[in-house]
Amino acid sequence: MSTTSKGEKTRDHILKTTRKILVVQGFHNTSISAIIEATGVKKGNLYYHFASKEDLGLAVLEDAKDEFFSFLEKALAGRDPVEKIINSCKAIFTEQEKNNFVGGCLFGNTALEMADSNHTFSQVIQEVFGRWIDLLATHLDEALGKGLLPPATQPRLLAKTVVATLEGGIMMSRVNKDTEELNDFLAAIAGLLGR
Amino acid sequence: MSTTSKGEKTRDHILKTTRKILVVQGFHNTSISAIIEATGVKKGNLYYHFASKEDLGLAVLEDAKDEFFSFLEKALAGRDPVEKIINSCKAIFTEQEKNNFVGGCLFGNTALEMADSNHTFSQVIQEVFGRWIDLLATHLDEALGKGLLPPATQPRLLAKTVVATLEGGIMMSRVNKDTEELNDFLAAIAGLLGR
DNA sequence: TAAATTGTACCAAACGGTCAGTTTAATTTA
DNA sequence: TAAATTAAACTGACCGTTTGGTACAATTTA
Repeated sequence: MSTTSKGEKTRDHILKTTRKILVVQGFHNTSISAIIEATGVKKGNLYYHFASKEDLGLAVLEDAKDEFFSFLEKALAGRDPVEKIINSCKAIFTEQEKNNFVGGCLFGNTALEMADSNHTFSQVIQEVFGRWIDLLATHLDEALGKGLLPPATQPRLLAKTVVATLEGGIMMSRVNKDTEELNDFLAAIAGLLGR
Repeated sequence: MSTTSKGEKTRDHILKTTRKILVVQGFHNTSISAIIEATGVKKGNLYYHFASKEDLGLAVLEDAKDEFFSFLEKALAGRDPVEKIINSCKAIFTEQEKNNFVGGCLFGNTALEMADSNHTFSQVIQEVFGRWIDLLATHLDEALGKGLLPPATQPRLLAKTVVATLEGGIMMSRVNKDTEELNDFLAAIAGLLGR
């Protein structure tokens, strides 16, 4: 007994299917006709739900953003704040492995594709990374209070470095399609956090 | 008194100008007509020098690759191998700053745009990162021999982590357009190398 | 003058997007 | 509750523009 209307279901189907294509091919390398083929939704209907290709792309990002942060909050589990962060990074890497290193991170991909050519897209990306870093920073703050980190630690800067190392790791593992090196990137992140 | 013929000059002019556009806009978001406009070279001439858009894109990558490794070798200067690596990373970050964080790293950008959709492009990217990592690994090997690193260090894995952190740092700084955080990423890399 | 180089006109295919109209589902009315 | 009405969801033919690419005559260079 779902309260989602037929239109809402279609819209969500378009979002999820388009996301799968976008993460692999990128925005500019994905045509409307490719989306139509993959979704089975006809062109007129697609433009009934989304005003433009850009509008669809942004909606995909927003949808993925919501999903990512609920994933992240679940993944931030462990005995102490530092362990929580390490586990969340591990969960993200596991996800990469599950996808056989195809696609990588939608936000990282979009960041490099759009950063200097589309302000609307890069605003969403900036928001994602900002919120992600904030979330990690609060946990680092807590860790700092518990004496788990050197007193001079600057939580937000450290959080930024963790995210950067993680995104770089996803990039490298995607290029090399190599499972083993993910452990090294994880170890590097653990090292940043003094573990 | 240069030995480069007029054609060679034109070809190089196309390569350099196209690179400037590609690093900012990406391959699929850059049209032939945009390249023609920016270079001033007419279409017929462009296709005299390059067989296709893909061929031009690959040639730009190859050209940038050569330039990057000669830049890298010069930047790998310092009193010991570890310092050399840190200085090379610093030089790369300085380059980013000089460009006001516009464009970022052509290889990283192309990696994320093409990794799973164009095998020819991703082969070149794989080669660039592979050679880069090899180069750092030989310096780490030397450092290991001189007792500058923990004996258990695995040079190639550490080299990979350094490159990953660097690329992630470029991504983050490009998203945030923030000069200050580059120092933190550099500090993180120094930390990986025990400094 | 032979080879190298350039400029112009042109092409089919693919692009994102529109729109008049049809079908389906939910409400209202009698 | 059956018919009438309205609103939402969907369809596919069509549009103008841009795309990457070609053909080839004209010009420049060695």
